[in-house]
Amino acid sequence: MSNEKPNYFDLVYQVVREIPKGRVTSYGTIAHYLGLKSGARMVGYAMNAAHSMSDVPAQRVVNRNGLLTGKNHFESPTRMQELLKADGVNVENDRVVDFEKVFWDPEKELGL
DNA sequence: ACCGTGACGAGAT
DNA sequence: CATCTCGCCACGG
Repeated sequence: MSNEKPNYFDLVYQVVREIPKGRVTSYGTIAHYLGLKSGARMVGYAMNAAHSMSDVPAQRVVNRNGLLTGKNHFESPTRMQELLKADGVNVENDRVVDFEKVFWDPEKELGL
């Protein structure tokens, strides 16, 4: 009975889908929001599977440095930057410009 | 069933 | 300040 395994992948997708346009967040932030203090790797791994998801803007998820570490996993290494640019987020040298300004914290923005 | 790897992060040295 | 190591959960071989 109650063999409910926490499907972190699905949880990650739901949070990422809530990221407003023009904002970005980090893997660790999402992980921490889900209760995974150090499960940031899981979030990135989930993003890899997100390729089949059209409602999961993985380009809005970067590492804690604001670096587009996952750009290499997109259709094209420049795809992530282009998508962010289309969202109104400027990227320079594989890094989000004004990262702190466009940073989106679920615990804070969602009013927890 | 065991080991290694992975779109990360924080702490320790 | 830079570099290294461990932790986290899931999946592939």
